[in-house]
Amino acid sequence: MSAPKILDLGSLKHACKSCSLHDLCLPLGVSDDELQLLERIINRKRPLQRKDHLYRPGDRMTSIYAVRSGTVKTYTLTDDGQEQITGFHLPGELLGLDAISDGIHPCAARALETTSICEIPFDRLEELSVRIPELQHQLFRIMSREIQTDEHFMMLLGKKASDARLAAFLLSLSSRLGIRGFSRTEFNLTMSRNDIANYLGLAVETVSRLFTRFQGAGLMQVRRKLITIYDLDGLHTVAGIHPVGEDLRGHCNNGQCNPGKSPMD
Amino acid sequence: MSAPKILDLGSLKHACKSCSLHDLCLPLGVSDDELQLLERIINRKRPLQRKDHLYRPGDRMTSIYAVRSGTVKTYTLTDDGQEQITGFHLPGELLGLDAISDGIHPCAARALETTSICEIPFDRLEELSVRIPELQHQLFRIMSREIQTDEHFMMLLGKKASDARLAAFLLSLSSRLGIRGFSRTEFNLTMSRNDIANYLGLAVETVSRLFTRFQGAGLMQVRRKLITIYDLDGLHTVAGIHPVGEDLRGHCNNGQCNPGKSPMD
DNA sequence: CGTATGATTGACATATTTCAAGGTCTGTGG
DNA sequence: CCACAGACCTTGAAATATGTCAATCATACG
Repeated sequence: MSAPKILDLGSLKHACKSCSLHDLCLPLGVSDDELQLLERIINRKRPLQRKDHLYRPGDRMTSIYAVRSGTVKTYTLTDDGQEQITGFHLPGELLGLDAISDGIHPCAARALETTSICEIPFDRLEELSVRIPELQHQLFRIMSREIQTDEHFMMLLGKKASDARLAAFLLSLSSRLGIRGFSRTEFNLTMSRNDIANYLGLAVETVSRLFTRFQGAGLMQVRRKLITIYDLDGLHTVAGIHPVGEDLRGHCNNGQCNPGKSPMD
Repeated sequence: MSAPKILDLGSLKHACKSCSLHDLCLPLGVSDDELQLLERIINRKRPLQRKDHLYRPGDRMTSIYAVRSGTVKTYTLTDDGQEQITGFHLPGELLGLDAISDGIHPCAARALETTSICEIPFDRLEELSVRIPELQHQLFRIMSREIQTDEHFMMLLGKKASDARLAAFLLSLSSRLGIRGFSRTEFNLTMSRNDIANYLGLAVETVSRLFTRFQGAGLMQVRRKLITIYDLDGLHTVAGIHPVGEDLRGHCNNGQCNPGKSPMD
C-alpha cells in the first residue's frame, strides 16, 4: 500500500502520547489544534522485520523516524568496511537527526527485531515548526539532548574501563525502558553480544566475560538474551556513577526528567 | 536593554562573514534585511583571557556562543571529579548547543588562550528562527552536524588505536583551521599534551611518544606547541582514512609497520 | 537431526597505562 | 639579568587490561 492507513485522530493522539512523539509534543503546551497538525503529517510505516533496513548510508534523507515498538540499531561503516554501531533506538526514541545536515543519511538503520516506526517528513515538520514555535523549541531541545548524550558517551569511551562501559550500557537500557513503562530490572537484549561489544568499543569475548563476572558478583543474571538485574546500585557503582548522590535526576541525560510515570503500560 | 556597543552594520556583517556566524547565515539565502535582524541580536563579549571560563557546569544557559578568535575547550567533570574534555572550539565554531535541552550547561567552557566570543541570546535566536525559516533550517543543520561529528568521534574512540586517534585529531585541526583560512600544515597547538590526551582517551605519555614517532616517521615536525605537517596523506593513512588510493600495507594497525626498529632514535 | 550462528571460556600476545625519573621551557622575584 | 620554581613534556621500564586466537558449547533453524 502506498498510502499508509489513515488512523482516526483519537487513536493517533493516544499513539503519540504513549509512543514516540511524546517528546515532540507533550511536554509543552501544544494545543489540540496544533497537535492535530503534527499528527497529520506523521505516517505509520509498515513494520520492519528483523534485519530490515530503514535506511542505508548514502540514502537521501526525507524524514526522521520515531520507534513505536521494537529496536533499531544505527551504524556506519569505517573506511575499511567494518561496522561501527552508533546507537540502539528503543521505543519512543527518534532517529535520523544526524542526516539533517547533509540531507543524506550518514548511517544505516536496521531493525533488530520486528519494529514499527512512525515517519515524519522533515520538510513538513520544519514548516510546522515555523508555525508552532513551541514545536521548534522542542525540536531544538531534542537535538540538543542528543548532543548531550553523545558527549556523555564519549566520556564513557574515553575514560571508562570495560566493566564500567558495560554497566553503564545496561543502566542506560534499564532507564530508557523504565521511562517507557517497561521493567527496569528485567528485559531482553535485542542486540547480539557482538553488537554490544561493537557499540562499546570492546571485543565480544570481553563482553561475554564481563557478563559472567557481573553474574558471579550477584549484580545480575544473564540467561542468553534475558537480563535480570539484581543490584542496580551495584551496577551504578561499577559504572562509576554515584547513584544515590542526589544528582541522578538532575542530569537525566535522557530527557524525561519528570518523576511522573509513563502514562501507559 | 543595556545594548552592548552598537556596531555599525557594515562592519558587523563583515564580522559575521569572516568570523563565526558564517555558518549561520551565509550559506543560505538570507536576505540583507534578515541578516541585519540576526546581527542585531548578537553581542560581542569582552575577550576572555587564558583560563577564563565562559560558563561552568550548572550555569543557566541563556545564549549560545561563537568563537571569533582563539580557542575554547569544553569539558565535564566525571563523577569522581576528573576532567573530561568534550571538545576544542576554533574560530568560527559554535558552542553551548548541548545546553539547550535543559537550559543548564552540562559542560564548562574555558579559554585556552586570549579568545573573543560572540554571544547569541538563544531566546531571541529562536524568535528569529520562527520569522526566518531559512535560519531555523540552518540551525537544525548545525545541530545535526554536531551530532554527526560526535558519532564520528565515537567511532574514533571505540575502534581506533592511539596513533589513529592522534592522527585524526591533528587532521581535524588542520582541516578546521584550513576552512577558516589558516594554514593546514603549520599551526600552534593551543592545548596542552594533557588536554589532547584527555580528549582522545589516552595517557599523556602515549601522546608524547606518538608525537616523537610521527616525527621520526617524517610525517610532521613537533617543536613544543608548533606543529608542521609534512605528509598529510601519510597522516590520513595512519588515521585509517583513505584519502586517495588504499594502501595500508597489509595489516599494520600500528602506524609503524616496520618490524624492525622505529625509524627514530 | 545436523548445520550454522552466536556465546562462552582459556591461553597467550600486546597496546597502552602506570610508575618513576629527568629534561625543558616560562614566568617571577631577587 | 640571573636563578629558581613549577608546570609541562619526554623517555624508559614494568604492569595490566583488553584484544586475539582457538577450541568448545549452546541455541536456533531449516
